[in-house]
Amino acid sequence: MTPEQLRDVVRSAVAAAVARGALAVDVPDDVVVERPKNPKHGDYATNVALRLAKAAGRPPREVAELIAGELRAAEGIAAAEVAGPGFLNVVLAKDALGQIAVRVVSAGEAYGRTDVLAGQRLNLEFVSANPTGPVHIGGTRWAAVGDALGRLLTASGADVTREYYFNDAGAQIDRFARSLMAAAAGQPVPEDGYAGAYIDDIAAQVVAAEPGVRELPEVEQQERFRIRGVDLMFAEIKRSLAEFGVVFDVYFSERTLHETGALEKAIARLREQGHVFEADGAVWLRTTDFSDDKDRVLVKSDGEYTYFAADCAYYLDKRERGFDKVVIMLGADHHGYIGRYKALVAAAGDDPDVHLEILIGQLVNLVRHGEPVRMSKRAGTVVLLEDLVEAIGADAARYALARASVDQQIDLDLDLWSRRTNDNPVFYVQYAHARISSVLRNAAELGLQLGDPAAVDTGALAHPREGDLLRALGEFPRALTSAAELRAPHRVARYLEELAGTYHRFYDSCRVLPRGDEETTSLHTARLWLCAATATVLRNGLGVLGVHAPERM
RNA sequence: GCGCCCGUAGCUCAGCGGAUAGAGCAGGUGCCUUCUAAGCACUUGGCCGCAGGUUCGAGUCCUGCCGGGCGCGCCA
Repeated sequence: MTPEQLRDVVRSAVAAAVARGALAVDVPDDVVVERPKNPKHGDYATNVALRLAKAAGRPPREVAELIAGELRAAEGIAAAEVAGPGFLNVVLAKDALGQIAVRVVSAGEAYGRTDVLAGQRLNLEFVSANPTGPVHIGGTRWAAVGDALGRLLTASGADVTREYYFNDAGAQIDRFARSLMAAAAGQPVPEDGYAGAYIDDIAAQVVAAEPGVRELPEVEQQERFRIRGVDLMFAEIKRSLAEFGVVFDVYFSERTLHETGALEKAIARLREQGHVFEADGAVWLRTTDFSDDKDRVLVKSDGEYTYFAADCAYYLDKRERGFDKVVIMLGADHHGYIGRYKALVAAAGDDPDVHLEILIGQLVNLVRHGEPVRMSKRAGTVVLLEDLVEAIGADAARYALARASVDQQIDLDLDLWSRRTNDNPVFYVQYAHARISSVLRNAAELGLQLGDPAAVDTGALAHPREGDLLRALGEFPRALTSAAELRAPHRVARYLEELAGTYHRFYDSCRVLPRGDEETTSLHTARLWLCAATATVLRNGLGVLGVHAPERM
């Protein structure tokens, strides 16, 4: 019996008490069944009586006792005790608990998937680094977290589109194009330009592709360098992201907003809503009407559109494409955007609390040999996605970035994460999977098979460590749904670390395979199911994080 | 000055209002003739930054303060 099934049993017990007139309350549909920290408190505990006591007008313990009576009569429940202020501690029948293993293996890849977010169309925007340079460490955090969140939301039933917005218009791109041009001509980096080996590299590629480009008049030449340069840079970005295991459904170009007249349309719409005004030769959006701390310029006095104007058009475009909710992941250095973004959503007539969600992630610092790695664009010591992957590998990089809460700054210790020892969490988890794979290989060699799921002697799994492992496996779907709802992929990593530890402890005290000439018993087979189930959950969980589950290490 | 994030064991950090606050590392002591010791067991270690408040119950929610990080352009 999984916790979800138990929750239904508890709800039925409350309903039964109500039906026979013992309790006068509405049957709640959000019954909480949790795994108590203290093993003496049974397999599962519920606070349902504490919640209902007030409505029932009776002491919590009395309510709990009523429900306990109903529970004891239910199938699969070995004991139900009232404890503390009115908790209900439930012990499952051994075979009912053991059925979790069978359920997990049968569900396979689908175990953990739910439909809690079914029907939601979400647009998930992350990374969105401009094609003026390679993806740096901050963008890499979002690549890892955003991709994991995308997988998580999908696993919870949401219809997710992963989107990468790139700025291929405006001053930054002009600087990029001028930098390429200067590099091709062997001139120094222009003021506010981009420097670095990649600039020389791309410049050379542009010249190779268009041998006559340097003879063109300056304006035309810059245009050629811009077009080809952006293409090359963006191809490079896509390639490194793909190697990192991150692929987007949509790569959205800002330039297209300019070219299709979407900006004018967006401003017209905002004007219709009465939030646009002119001042000092510029066109403004009155975002202060929606509690932004200052109004924002849409069209500068020189006639150029601001980046914010494109944001408005882009938001409206997403909504027109049918998304219920626009989720944007930004670095902490952009948290100042929240106010104006919410205001634009409100100004467009939408509800910022419903249609918009901005996730802010704190910055990443790297530590090597106990010293912070200083990063400076000017000094060329920016750490890139590729550098990180080269230093610690894609699996460790993704895991390290995804296992921390986004609210927490990360001091990523390169020495720790490149170590192949147990203080490196990703190895701890992966090792558990490799270890199980080895057991399963050995089982196959012995001719030991899982066999008929209906014939598994799940009642044989009576060892405390087996119970611990079964309960941990039963938690997986809830670990995923809560992580999805809280937009917190790091919870999946933490869950996996706990599961891995629980397995290692089980492995240490429960021999799985028969030794030597020992005969195969139903306990061996039941434990083999438990191993297969654990491997399934580790694979599914690591899959959510985009990290490999190796069969050998 | 205003806004956002953080403050939990020596270190790095978990902790969706629940019972005696956890993990890994670091320190100490043990466990491999048979399934991966990249593992396991035991052990040391806490004013959950401080002060109030909300309630059956606060590390968790609210207010104020202290300390650290980041941000407050007709830049992108």
